[in-house]
Amino acid sequence: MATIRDIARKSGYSVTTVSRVLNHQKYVSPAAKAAIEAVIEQLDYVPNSLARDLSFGQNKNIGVVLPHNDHPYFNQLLNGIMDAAFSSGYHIVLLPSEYNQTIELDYLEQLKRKNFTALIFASHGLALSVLEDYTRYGQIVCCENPGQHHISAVYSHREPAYLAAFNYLKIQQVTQMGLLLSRNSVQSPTWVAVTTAYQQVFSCQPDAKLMIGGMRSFEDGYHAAKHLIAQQPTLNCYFTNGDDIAAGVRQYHLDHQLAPPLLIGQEKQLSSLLLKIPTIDHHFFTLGQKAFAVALSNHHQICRFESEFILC
Amino acid sequence: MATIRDIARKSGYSVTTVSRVLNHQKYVSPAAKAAIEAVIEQLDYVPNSLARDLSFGQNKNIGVVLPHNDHPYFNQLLNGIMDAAFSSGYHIVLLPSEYNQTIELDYLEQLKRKNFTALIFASHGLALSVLEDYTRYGQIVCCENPGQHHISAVYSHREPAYLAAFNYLKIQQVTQMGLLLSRNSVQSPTWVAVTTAYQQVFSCQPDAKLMIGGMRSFEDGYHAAKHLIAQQPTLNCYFTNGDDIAAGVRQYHLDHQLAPPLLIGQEKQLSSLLLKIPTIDHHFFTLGQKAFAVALSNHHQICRFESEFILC
DNA sequence: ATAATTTATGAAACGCGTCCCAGGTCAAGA
DNA sequence: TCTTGACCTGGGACGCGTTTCATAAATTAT
Repeated sequence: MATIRDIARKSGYSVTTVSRVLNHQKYVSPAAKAAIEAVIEQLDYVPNSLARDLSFGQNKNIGVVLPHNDHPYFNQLLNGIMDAAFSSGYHIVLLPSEYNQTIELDYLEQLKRKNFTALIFASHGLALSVLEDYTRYGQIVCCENPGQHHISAVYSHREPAYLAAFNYLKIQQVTQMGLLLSRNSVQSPTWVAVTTAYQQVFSCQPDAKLMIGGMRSFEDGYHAAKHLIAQQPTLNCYFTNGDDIAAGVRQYHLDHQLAPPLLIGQEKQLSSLLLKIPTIDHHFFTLGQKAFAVALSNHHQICRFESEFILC
Repeated sequence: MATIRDIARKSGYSVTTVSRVLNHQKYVSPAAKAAIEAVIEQLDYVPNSLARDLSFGQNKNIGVVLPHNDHPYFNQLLNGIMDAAFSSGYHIVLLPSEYNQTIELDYLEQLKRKNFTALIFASHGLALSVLEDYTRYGQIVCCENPGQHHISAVYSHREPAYLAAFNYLKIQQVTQMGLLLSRNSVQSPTWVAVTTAYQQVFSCQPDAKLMIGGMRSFEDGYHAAKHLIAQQPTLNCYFTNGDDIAAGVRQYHLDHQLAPPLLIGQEKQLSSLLLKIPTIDHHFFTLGQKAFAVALSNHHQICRFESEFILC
């Protein structure tokens, strides 16, 4: 494997001049350029990225920390990020965390080791204050409201859409509903936003017995409906954290000759289109695009998008 | 940012000894180890990955070349790869290509530049002979039958499942069907496998007028049905390259009061479950896991999986 | 007691580009 | 004629771990 010094020796020019040719810099005579390029061609030389990265002090990798990849939220976000990264010269590195704090912390340590130029945090197992600590080692973009923390952020403003959805249900005379959310933690931003909106519309706390976390898939929705119906046979309305979850609920009702339930989905997936389930679009693709742009910029910025309630 | 030399100076030991401590090597006295670790702690030192990679001659990144990420094929494959890569110490780098040969070639060049340790090719815009040329720069795993080419491969054997699906349709007295495939090229492996199986079952070539390529989504299926029905109003059977595409076809029939069509989907997605569409499972998750394992091993190997026709 | 190992430790080279700075040429402006 | 400045080229330090090789002390084997 030829090195830049081989090219220099064989062409009769110095390493510096070869480097100038490689980087298309000024101050190289046409003769030198031609001679050097000929040798490069002849020796089939390409510069070593590892050496270049060390010299430059950083590589061109942007890490994306996300719990997993089988949820439309992450998928759409990732597609947006990839779209923005395409032909930027930067690479997207997938960093699954399963919400495991130790693993997420390890990714932050890798930022410190210069394994990445920047990190996009779509997961949030860690406290924001921890992320904040690591911003000195590289740009960190989180995908939720950073509050008082000095972290760049790109996130969707969910509350108005949640209010619109609950108001829609209120008009339908709904008195009780299942809440099928994805995160398990009561402190998670989603959980807080949902219960706050619920309280605002219905003037009371949602029934804790009808709230279930950890929902992700069609199957999860199906089982959740089964579980809830067992203890509340008249239940006929569900607010869910994803269209597929809602589809699962509907399927359970269908399979057991129950009246079609009133559903609210999220993510604007195919299933909401197929089954005419009202949904909430959080514009994750656009969010991902923006997240990448912020990751590359090296100043602090916060960008909020508005979620949208869609009554198809 | 402290370097290993800072640690050496401050601890009174040599760079070599510090390196030994960092890499948990033998031949370090307990005293030296303790002293050095104390200084490392004190200066908040972590080794620089870029320097380490240069010294080692390679990094720990595995590139995954795929056309895009919004198709279940790639999604499931990617999830399998990520699953296998998890806690392996290696990182998965997403390399979208849009089937663009120039871009794919660029990724191969990056392998040469040591930007990746290995590449998994889930896209196939390039000829296999080109991939073969680059295997000398690192392991390359392709996700299709490599034929005579000396390239490691992990792929699904689709023919038997296709035969089963066509036989199923034949028993249903089907005489004409739309073929909605995803690749545009007539030479693509999928296209060849489908037409071969068709011919074997029906003893004739599929009607070229009823074949459409470039199918990917629900919307694509919907529009394809519209297009085909316009020129063949009695058409009532479709073999598709994805459950969502089949779902789109079904929706078109529903919307226009046409008899429910006979459908074959692929990928075992949610829509096939919801709409009871017979599907073909190519076990992409397992495939992805294996692809990663092969990417890490540095000897040539070929691994074939059997696709499965599922009549739900 | 002597030879053969094993253990400890460090100087310096290596991997391979990038870049600062110094030195020299040549033409346009004062 | 003298300055000034753009143009061209190269030596060598730098970024930062890893690793080879040499040296010396401490054990173990013979």
